[in-house]
Amino acid sequence: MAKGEETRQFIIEKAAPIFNTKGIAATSMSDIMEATKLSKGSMYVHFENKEVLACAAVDHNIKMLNTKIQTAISKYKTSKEQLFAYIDFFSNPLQPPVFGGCPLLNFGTEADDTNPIVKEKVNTVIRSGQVLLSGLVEKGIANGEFKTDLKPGDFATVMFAMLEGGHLMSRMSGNNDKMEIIVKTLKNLIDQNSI
Amino acid sequence: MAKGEETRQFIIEKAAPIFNTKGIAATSMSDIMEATKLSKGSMYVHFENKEVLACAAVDHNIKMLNTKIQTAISKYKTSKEQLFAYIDFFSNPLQPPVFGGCPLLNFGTEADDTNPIVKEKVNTVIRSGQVLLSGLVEKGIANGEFKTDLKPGDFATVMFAMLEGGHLMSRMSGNNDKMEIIVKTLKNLIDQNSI
DNA sequence: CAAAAATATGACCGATCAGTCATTTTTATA
DNA sequence: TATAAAAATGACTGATCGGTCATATTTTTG
Repeated sequence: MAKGEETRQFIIEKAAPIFNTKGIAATSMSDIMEATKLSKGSMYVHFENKEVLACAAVDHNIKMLNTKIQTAISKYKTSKEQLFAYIDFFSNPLQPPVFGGCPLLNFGTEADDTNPIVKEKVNTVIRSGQVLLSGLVEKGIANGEFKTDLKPGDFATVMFAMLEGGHLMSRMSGNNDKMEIIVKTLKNLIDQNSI
Repeated sequence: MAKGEETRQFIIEKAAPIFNTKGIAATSMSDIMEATKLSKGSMYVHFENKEVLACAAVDHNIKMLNTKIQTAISKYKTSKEQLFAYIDFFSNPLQPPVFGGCPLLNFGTEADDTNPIVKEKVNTVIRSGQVLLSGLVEKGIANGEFKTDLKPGDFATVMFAMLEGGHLMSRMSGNNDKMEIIVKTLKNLIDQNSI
């Protein structure tokens, strides 16, 4: 990797958790300068402006999340095990897989009325999450793991919504009680639809 | 109402939707000045600083939400009808009851790592929402409307999480498909637990 | 209705913001 | 290793930020 690209990646990695915790609007270039110990001019060698850097940071947070999910899921083979792994992956919002909490929730709510580009990024990732989950259910039905009346698309939506909602609830309360209820309920639901 | 208090309320009402859409950090006092057509000095007659105004705006958004929920629910008497009314109330995130979308989601995610006061406000409202919902389920069980094995606390948590998660999903996609699945699923769940 | 108190105004302040650029330093190349 | 290209620096700019305050206006009160 060329020196320039190395620095660029370095900046993104330092910036990503800051944007994810403070939000895009509340994060200043000075914050990133302090975190990277780089000068302002250097930042603008690698990023045209703050918006470009913020987008790169959003992408990085999302990529981190996706990579870790894939790793967690790929350890298992049956659909049920993989769904359980997915649930477990999100089961502790107070020690989230990505620093600062779920980037979909964080960037999604901030971008909603203000940043269509980031909003579309979040939307795309949600959709791909839906594809992943409904795919797992479909596979499980084809496998004979799940009952045929389990609707893949509906289940994927409900599961995703429950995990995001539970994430918010547990982050706000500062304890994991609500998320544990969500996890238990989701696993029960899967068990009840297993053969 | 004294003139001062009248102006204070006027400012809050104008500021609330702006804070709920742009976020606290991204909203400037100039934004509020423009919306109210008041001078900067006048703002600071009624609010010590931006933080105080932001908190008042958060409170106002939340109060609006609670009042409207109460109105929606109070039209019905049975627990099932009231739960359905609650669900319907949140069923269209694209035309949300409070301008800018759910203030719990908006302010909660922004405040999470940055503003403990607002975070605690959000947490309190979530808790009161849980009390309301689990109370409705308890009443329904006592009434004989619902089966006795429906757990009020668990159901309240799951229902709340699903609605918040569905809210996010529909806001991001720009259409109501996901929320409709959530609504359908929740109502089915209630029907299945009805006697 | 006159005096006092409350409210409204907008110019002004220092701090900080995103972004620029001439210059220096480092890296890549031939 | 000499030269060119890329990268890093930090002082600087203009705009905007939150917040102040002397002054003017409006409202309340006696």
